[in-house]
Order: sequence, then structure tokens, then C-alpha cells
Amino acid sequence: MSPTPPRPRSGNRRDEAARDAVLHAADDLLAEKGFGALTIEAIAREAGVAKQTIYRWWPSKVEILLDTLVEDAERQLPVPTDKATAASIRTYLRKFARFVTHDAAGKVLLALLAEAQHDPETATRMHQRYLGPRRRQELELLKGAIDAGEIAPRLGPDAAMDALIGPIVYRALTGASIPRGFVDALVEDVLRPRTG
Amino acid sequence: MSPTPPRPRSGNRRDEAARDAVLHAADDLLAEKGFGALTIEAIAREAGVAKQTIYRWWPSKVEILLDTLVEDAERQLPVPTDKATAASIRTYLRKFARFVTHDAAGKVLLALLAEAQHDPETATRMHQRYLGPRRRQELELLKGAIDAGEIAPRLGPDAAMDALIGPIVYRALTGASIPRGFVDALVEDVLRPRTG
Amino acid sequence: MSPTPPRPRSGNRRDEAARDAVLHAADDLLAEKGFGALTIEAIAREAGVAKQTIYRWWPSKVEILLDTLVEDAERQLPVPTDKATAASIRTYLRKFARFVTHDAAGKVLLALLAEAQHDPETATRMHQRYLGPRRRQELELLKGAIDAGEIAPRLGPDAAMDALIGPIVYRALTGASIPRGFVDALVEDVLRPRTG
Amino acid sequence: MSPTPPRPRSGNRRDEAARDAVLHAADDLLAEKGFGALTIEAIAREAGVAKQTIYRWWPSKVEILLDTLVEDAERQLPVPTDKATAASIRTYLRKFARFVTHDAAGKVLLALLAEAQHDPETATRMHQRYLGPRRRQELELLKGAIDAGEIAPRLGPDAAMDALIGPIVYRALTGASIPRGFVDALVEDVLRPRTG
DNA sequence: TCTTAATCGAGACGGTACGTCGCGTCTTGCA
DNA sequence: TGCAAGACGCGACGTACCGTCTCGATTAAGA
Repeated sequence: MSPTPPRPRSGNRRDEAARDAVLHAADDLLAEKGFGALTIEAIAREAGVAKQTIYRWWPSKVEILLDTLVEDAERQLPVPTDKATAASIRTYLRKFARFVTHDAAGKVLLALLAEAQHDPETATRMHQRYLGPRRRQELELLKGAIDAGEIAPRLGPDAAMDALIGPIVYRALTGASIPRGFVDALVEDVLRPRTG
Repeated sequence: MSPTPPRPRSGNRRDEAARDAVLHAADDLLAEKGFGALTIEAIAREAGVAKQTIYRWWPSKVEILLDTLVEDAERQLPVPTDKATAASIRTYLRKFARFVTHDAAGKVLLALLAEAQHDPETATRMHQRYLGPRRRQELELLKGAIDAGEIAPRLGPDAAMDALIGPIVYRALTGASIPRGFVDALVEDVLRPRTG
Repeated sequence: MSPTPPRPRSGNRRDEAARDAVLHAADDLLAEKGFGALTIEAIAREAGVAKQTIYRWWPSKVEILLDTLVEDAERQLPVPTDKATAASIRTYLRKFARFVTHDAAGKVLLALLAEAQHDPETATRMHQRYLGPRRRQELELLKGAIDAGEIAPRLGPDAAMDALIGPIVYRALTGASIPRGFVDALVEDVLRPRTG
Repeated sequence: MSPTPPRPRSGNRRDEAARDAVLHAADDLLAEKGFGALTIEAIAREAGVAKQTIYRWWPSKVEILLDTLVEDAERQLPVPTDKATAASIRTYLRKFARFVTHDAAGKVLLALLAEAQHDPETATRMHQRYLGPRRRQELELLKGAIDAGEIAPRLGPDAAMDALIGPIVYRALTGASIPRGFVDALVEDVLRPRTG
């Protein structure tokens, strides 16, 4: 009765424990020692893993960080998909501000955004794996709210999104905190909500 | 690349020609090969200068870039100090957007902002030499305009400045262009000018 | 090189085809690419065999080479056991000279003699499986000829054997050819034959 | 009065202490741990030197060993050049036998002869830097003795030299000792001296 | 006939060494 | 004193093999 016993594993397969150890080691090193200490050798040492095991599965340390970022962001910072209200947007942005300033995974986002300035390949991958997909969901949300008459941004959806995300990210990049009311004022200014 | 023909030796005072050669080499390398190729050895090679000459005058390559950034920004992107009007703010932001997306010196700003995420020392120096002074001037401008009744931002001056600068920088960081009208809409939304 | 079409699996008993494939692959690699390319991974690749299959049956690549050497030497270079004459010794040495300079299997002998200088374990196994047994047969031959009054070496049998083999091997090791008459002169000088 | 003060050193020059440390480390490692432990990393570690310092001056570990061999052989095993007598040849060969069996530098010779079997480049360099020059001097010696009527080898000088050196080297290669009288008998057999 | 056990190809794993590059420090000789 | 030149100790890079291991498939022998 059990439909097609999955049997995905065959012969010699990937060691999931090693994968987790690498991702955690990368996260830990970034949080504790900073990006400068985030070398493949240090990750391998910290994870108790051979260097070759890392190179076998990840082409660069950027891809390791992208793995952790994508997983963490999906878990801790989902884009609301059901109710496209001004309130849900506000809540999402508040969570985003918290994520980017107080969460260890948020530091990964900033580090990758930074690395993308230094290396075009990183920029490309960053768009493919994080910025692109997330922005698509965010636009869905924004457009939904516009259609519902909840908000009436002066800017187009994409530009409006940057007008909201940009200030938050910029303050995080410059080490400034996000003051109480900052997000609310941004929403008020940029989205010009009709309700709540 | 360009194997600069040998400059005359200097004797016992600082060699200004060497200083210029280093700054230009750093700029050129960043523009042509990217931050990854911006090593002290490469700068020395490109500038036709001994490594020691660089270490004698700059503690790190970040400081070299800060030298070029401060000079270029002061020259090409001065903060208006005389007339604190909504229009002058708008003009300043338009120039800033152009600087950060189309000017080679703007790439230096982005690169330093990025490097500051990787290295706390860079973050500190960045504030001391660029972000801090510039922000002080920008606040002067904003406060002047508020006092003059030109604008009435919902946010405080510092937060408002980030709400204007942030979106521009964020779009530059993510490789997006600044669409026509973007800056104007930001000014309209965030500063709520009383006049055109 | 020749991507050997897949052999049929063997089941429960040792796969003789795999054994042959390994021995031939080792021989081929040594002849074509040199000892430097003679890695277990390369042998496995070339033979179309799993690495574990090699490690299951041979403790080291030296033992693989010893297998081929012992087989080849026994087939192509048997020590004459019936007639212990000066002439048969001369013939044996001529064949040995040819083996060691022009035969692919002779390269294996030189390679093993070389490897024995680098690794004591190889030296031990080399004596046990090749040098010892062969020398015993050679001494039989020499002693027989002495007893028959065919030859009257100034040196004892073992030393005399080295005085004959040594020059041949040394010229092979240093890449020198064996000139016509070289072996005959050696026999004349060292063994001082009474006949032939 | 001192004619042209040599002044060979200019600017930044080679560190002789590092050179010596590397040569000694290589020698020591070969003697104590064997060729298998003779890695560039181990030499650098043992010598307290950076790996790059080795690569800067030597293209391979073979060249390091050649440096030590050439120096040691010239010092400890000079080919007699003044008196080309049967006796001086005999003495030279006795010293050579001792060198190759009991001297640490002799192990270097064997190791290089071995490595030359594994790597053609080593073979070439070995001829250029050791085998060739030495053989030229040996031939000088032999020819002198022949012309003086001291010896009358059946073989030509080069072949005769191999008939003398070969057995000694071969016994060293196979771990056999050189028995008392071995060298004398070889000289007697191969060179057929006319005088004591 | 049906386990059972050994062998096979495949290849991931923790390691070590490779040869290269850039770091920041240093020393030398010239100007 | 500043400078070009460049050697030095250091440590990370990304690659190749090492020898061990585990997997599922294959096949002969014994229950």
C-alpha cells in the first residue's frame, strides 16, 4: 500500500551530519570571529571535517552561507502569503528589521550582501538563491495589498519595496539601530495605507 | 598593466608622486579587476612602488580607499551648505544616486561599506572619515530646511536621512538602477515638502 | 586509456578478471606514464575496478608490481638449472641484460629496486619474493659451474654474482645501454672460464 | 690594493642561514625518517623555514638533495687527479664503497639514483650535476693509468668504470655489505693491473 | 529453493602534502 | 630619511591521493 517506497539513497551517499557540521561551523565562525576568520580551513577545522568534503559539496564559502541564509530566512522570516494587508506588511518589515539587526542569521545576509560587492559571482548567486525568490514573494504581497485597496504607494511595487527595505538594511550596514517607530513611519510614508 | 615609466627618486621627503601613483593604482584596480584583485602587492606592482612605501604611509588598503573616497566625494558630491531648501536636498540626492551608481568613486563607497561588514576596524574608520562628517553636514541641511518650514518629515532628521539614502544605496548594492522619479518620490514621501 | 568494456560481475569468489585488469593496468601505467602516475586511484580507474578491490587483495602497489615481476621474470628469464656451464651463464646474463634494458617487465624490476631505497618494507618484500629466490638459483648455477671446473672466479659465488649483475643493473639504472661484448668481457674477467 | 671589492650583495639578498638549514634538514630527515618522510613541508618544518623560501630557491626536493650530494661528494670523495696509478684507483674505489654503504651522504646518492628511476627529470639533472662530471674525472684517471701502463682493462674505460662501480652500487642498493677484498678483487679482475 | 556470505563498482570520508599567492616585516644600497 | 627591490615566516588557497568505510547489486555455496 505504501506508494513507491522512496529509496532515494543508493550506494555511497552524502553524510548529512557532515553537512550540518559545516553549516553550523560557518555560522558560528561568522558570528564569533567575523568574516575575516571565515576560511575554508577554519570551517573544516571547526566542523571536524576534511577540507575536501567541503569542496565536494560547495564551490565556495559563499554557497555555504547561502545555504544557511536560505534555510534560516525561510524558517524565521517567511513572507506572509495569505493576507495581504497593510498590517501584515508592517509585521513582516518589523520582523525583517529584527532579523537583520539582532539575529545571527541576519549577519549572514549582511555579509553576503557585502561580499556581493567584492565578487560578481556572489552577486549573481545571491540574486538567484535569495534576493530574487524573496523579492517575488514580497511583490506578490505588495500587489495584493494594492489591489485590495489597503495601500497606495506613490512608487511602483519594486521601487516601493526598496524604499522600505533599503533604509532598514542601510541602518544595519552602518551599525545603526532601528529606532522604535521607524518601520511604522516608513510604511506610513511610502505605502500610504488607507487603513490600520 | 601600464608599466609606468620610472619616476625620479625623491630623497628624504615624502614622495608625492608615489602617493598619487598608489591612489590611482588602487582606484584603477578596483574599477578594472574588482575588489578581489585589490591586493597591496598588486597596487605596488601597478603603481611601480615598493610595498614598504605603501605600508609606511597607509595602515591598510582600506585607508587608501578612504583617501580616494574622501577626496572624490568632497569634490564631486559636496553637501549644499548655503541654501537649505527642499530643492537643494532633492538635487543633492539626485547627485548622490548618480555618484553611487555611475561614478567609479561611487564603487569605492560601496566597496568600503561592504568591507566594513567584514571587518570592524574598517567600520570604525569609515564612520570617522566618511559617514560621520558627511552625516553631520547632511543633518545641518535637513534641520535648516525643517526650520525654514520647507519640509516636514514624519521621522527625525537622522532617521529621515537614512530613509532617503538607504533605498538609493540598497538599489546600488543589489545592482538595481535608480529609475527616473525614484529620488523625487522618496523626497515627497519622506520629507513631505511644503513647496516644489 | 582503453575504457575496458564492463566485465561481468563475479559474485562470491575472487574475480580473476579483476586481478588481471589490475596487473595490466599497473604495468601499462608504469610503462606509459611512469612511476609517478602509478597511484592506486589511477590503477583502479584504468582497470575499471573499485579501489577497495585492490586493497582487498594487495597491501600496496609494490605488491602489485612484485606480482607482475615474479610472473614475468619466471616466464621470460628462467635461471638455467640443468647444465651449469660457462656458456649457459653467459646466455643467462645476456638475457638478463636484454630484460633489464629493453623489456617492459625489466622497468618493473628497476622501479622496485628504486622503491626499495625509499621504503624498507619494499626492500624486505623485494628480497623475499624476488631477489632471494632468484639469487639462490643463480648461486646453484654458479656453484655447479665451479664444481665442474668450468669457471674459477676469484670472488666467492655471491660476490661474483654481484660483480656480474651489478654492472648490468648499474648501466640500466643510469640509462646507459649495454654495449656489445660487455657481458662477455664481464664473464671473462670475473668468472675466468676455463672453456668456451 | 684589494682588486675590485667584490660587493656581490646588492639590496636584498639570499639568506645563507636558511639555505644551510634546508640542506641540513633534508639530510637529517632522509637519514632519520627515510625518503618517504622527505616532504617539502617536513623540510620546511624541520629547518624552521617557510615553504615558499624553499620553492624560491629549489624547484624540487631532488635539487636540494643534489646540492647536498655534490657538496659532500666533492669534499669527502674527490677523484684523484694527480697520480693515475692502480693504487690510487683502488683507494678511490675503497672510499667510494665506504661512502655508499656507511656514509649518510652515500644514502643521498642511492636515494637520487632511485628517484631517477621514477622521474625522468631527476634522471636528467642527476647526470648533469653528479654522474656526468664525476664520470669525466673518473675517465681521466682511468685513461691516465692505462697510458702509464699501470692497468690493462679488457673493457673500454667507460664500461670498465661501470664494471667497478656497478657491483659496489648494486650491493649497496640490495642492502648487502661490501666484503673485505671485494674491491681489490674487482680491480684485479676488471683492470688487470701490471703492478701492485 | 532459499538464505547467507563474500565480492564487486562506486564513491564519500578524515587526512596529508602539494605548489601558489598574498600578508606584513625586514634588510640593503642608492639618492 | 625615503625609496625600489625583494627575501623572509606565515597561513590559506584549491587539488590529488591516501587508506578506510559503507552502500546496494550480484552470484555461488550450503541449509
